[in-house]
Amino acid sequence: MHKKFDHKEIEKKWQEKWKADGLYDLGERDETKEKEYVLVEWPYPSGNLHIGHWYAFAVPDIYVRYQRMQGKQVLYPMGFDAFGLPAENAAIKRNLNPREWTYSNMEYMRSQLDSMGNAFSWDKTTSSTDPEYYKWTQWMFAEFFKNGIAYRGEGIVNWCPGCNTVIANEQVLTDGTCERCGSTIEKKKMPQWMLKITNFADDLIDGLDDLDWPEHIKEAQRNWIGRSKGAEIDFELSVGEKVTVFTTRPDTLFGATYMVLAPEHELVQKHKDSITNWSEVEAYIKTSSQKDEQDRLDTTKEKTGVKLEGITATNPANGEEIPVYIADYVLAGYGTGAIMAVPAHDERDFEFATKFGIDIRPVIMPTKVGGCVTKFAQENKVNANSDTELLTAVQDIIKSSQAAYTLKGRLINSESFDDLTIDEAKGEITEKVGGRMTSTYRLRDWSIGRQRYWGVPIPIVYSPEGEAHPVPKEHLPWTLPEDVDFKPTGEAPLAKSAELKKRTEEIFGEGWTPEVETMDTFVDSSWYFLRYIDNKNDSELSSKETQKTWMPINMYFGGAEHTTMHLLYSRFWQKALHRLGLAEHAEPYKRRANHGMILGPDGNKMSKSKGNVVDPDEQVQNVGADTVKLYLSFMGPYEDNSYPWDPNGVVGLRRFLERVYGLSEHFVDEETPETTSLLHKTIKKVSGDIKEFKFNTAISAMMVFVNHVERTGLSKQSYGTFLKILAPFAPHLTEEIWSNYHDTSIHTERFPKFDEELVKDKEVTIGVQINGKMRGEITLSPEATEAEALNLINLDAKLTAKVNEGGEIKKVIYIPGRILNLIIN
RNA sequence: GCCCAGGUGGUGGAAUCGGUAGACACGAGGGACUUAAAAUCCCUUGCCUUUCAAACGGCGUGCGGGUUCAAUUCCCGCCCUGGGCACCA
Repeated sequence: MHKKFDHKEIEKKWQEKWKADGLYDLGERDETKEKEYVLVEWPYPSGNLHIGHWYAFAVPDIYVRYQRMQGKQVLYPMGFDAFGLPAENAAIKRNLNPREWTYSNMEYMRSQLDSMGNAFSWDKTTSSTDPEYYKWTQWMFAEFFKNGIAYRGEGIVNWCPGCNTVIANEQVLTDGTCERCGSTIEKKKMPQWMLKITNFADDLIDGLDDLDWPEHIKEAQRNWIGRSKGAEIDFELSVGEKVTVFTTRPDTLFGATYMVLAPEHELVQKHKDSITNWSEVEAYIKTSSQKDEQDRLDTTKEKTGVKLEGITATNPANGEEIPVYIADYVLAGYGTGAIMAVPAHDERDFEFATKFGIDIRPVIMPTKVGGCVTKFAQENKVNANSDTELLTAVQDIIKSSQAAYTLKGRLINSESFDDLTIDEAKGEITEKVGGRMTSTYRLRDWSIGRQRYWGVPIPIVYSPEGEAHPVPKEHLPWTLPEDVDFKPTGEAPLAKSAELKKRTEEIFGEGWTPEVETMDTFVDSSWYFLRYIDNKNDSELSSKETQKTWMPINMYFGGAEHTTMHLLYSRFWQKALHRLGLAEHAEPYKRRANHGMILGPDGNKMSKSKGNVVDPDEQVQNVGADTVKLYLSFMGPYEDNSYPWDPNGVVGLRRFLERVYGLSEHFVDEETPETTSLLHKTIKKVSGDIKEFKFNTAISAMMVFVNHVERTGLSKQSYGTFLKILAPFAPHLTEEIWSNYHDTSIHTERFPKFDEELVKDKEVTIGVQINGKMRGEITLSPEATEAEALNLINLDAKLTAKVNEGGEIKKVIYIPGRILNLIIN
């Protein structure tokens, strides 16, 4: 029987009570309890809570409440990542100050967050825009600067020649033009503040080994860092200059028949007087600057390039003179921005050499039939009757330069190195030509300077001689000036602040000037978890003692879109702090789960233009916070997948809660043993599923229990136990029912334990197969013997008939408690 | 293009140390209650053939192969969808 309840009244009542009692505030450390730090990615205060926020914060709250009910002291903090571009855009549009817009958004969102009824530790909140927060962001930057982790370098940016300014990727349209003025965007090298994340590349790879993260996230990070081992080798140019190339295949050096520089390589501009076809070269450089990297690396697109007439290089292995090209498949930012090209053994070089008619010289040859030869033969559609024939056919293809051979073999055409394996040759050839074995990474240093207003000012001032100095600690926070017109003009907004200029001169002296760039907001979110734990500390960013207590984070929930950027940046930040002795731990997050997103009812990403946006406030008004939370948890497993919102689906969960509410009408003095057993099975299933974030099957198990007891009845005591396992999922309603029988909060109760004996099945029904096809079923003890099982077949007329039809039983496969398969004939 | 993930009824999903595919929920159909509707309760519901109905049988987890007594699950080759690709956060 359903029993209606007034969710508005119930939810309001308990939210107020919990707040008044400070039920979820963390308070002082309680040493008698184990600590648990559960973190969710802090939101950007866009002004309105999205259903995605509910998914991100209300569903992990189940896990949080479960941990509390295990008797742990749980920290579940919430704050705001409040700097960023949208505030500036909104401010320009509405003619407001970004600060007003941001702070009113935060206030409104706080009230919306309260409506979730989550167990947030609000006494530990912080915001990236709080001067007491960014004071420490600046202080760490200054420390990084002093220790060489932050430096002034060259970064590649989107330059809009129309607006005369740097623009964000987001503002570049798909056709490569500026969303504001329509000009074609160019890639441009500019001086930038950078962080030396590449110095930590090996640590970032190695650190993954000890983390309890899903393997696919680790794999994505490893690939993002992209370590390749190889060698740097110097080539002499005819203009009297050395070029260093990076190669993973120094063993193929004798086959290098040309070299390629990235169009942006500094030596191209430097020696333009020696290049006789300069106008052609210059035009090519311009075209490349308008392509994005994905285009340049697209292996399906035809390779382009231009020969540098008038310049040649010398192959250091054999002294041969080889041509030099520029081509945009070589990137300035990767390796050394220059490659030696070995068309016989590299797909891209092969394609390029074929197009430009450059020599292709094989230097690696397979000598016996194995995986490599077979694979190459398959790819090149070689058929042969014997191994010898196959090998000869493959060798002929390589000798006649019909395809690039990128696999294993032994060296040929390489003078004294002939006959070495490629692994032996790598070191020996590198040594002979004076090269160095090294690693290079796909990962690039992190460019953090932004020509924007609404961010953390980079705490650097320049002496009259132009030397950069960090702003000393006593002048932090180095506040964001207010007297700034932040409308885009092409100049960094802070450059227009008279106050900032005056402040700098007053403190440092005449002629001193301030840095006018602000920081990338990824910086703000790289350390917020350290501030939460010690959010009122005014002498340190986060004390070592507090870190010892609360770090590392036990569980970090967040979006899949953060896998390679935020998650890697913050790991880097932690490692940098650790190296400087400011962080206790080398890794911030012990365990991680990625969640997907909630799509519109039409299966598309929610967006205003598609009109498929689900408003959580409206849903909460209609069915209540508990129902919305339950529905979001019921849609599917929490990790990885995205789900469309089904407006009908939500009512099923509301019905479930009403049935739970009405269960008191089914009380019996003595419940059946089956009911008790089912309750214990449910406890087991729910606790196991919560730990693995399978909230959907946990809820389904509770539904099965409710369906059962509506028929059989249950004891008052079992009802209480059931309410406790439901409490993390539906905190308001369970508290309401609980309060009818108790004076204390259900949320201070311990999560029920199950009795192993009561969970065991005495009988199971298993399938019976004949020749692997399902033909019936038998019910027996999970410990029954094969003879007992076969006896049951004899007692079953239908199955016996089927068996006799086939003749003699040849083989019996019996897995107790699982399957019986009879093989006949 | 590259990296990561996913593809199961009308829908969301369940079942993976290989062992009865479709738990649970939505929707749909039928019935009860009602003057009526809503709400609630009961029954049916993967598809196909046959049938008054069922039984029996066949097919079925994106596509094509393979391994196995047995494959949604393992292996190989494809197709499609989603996320990320460094200045959105």
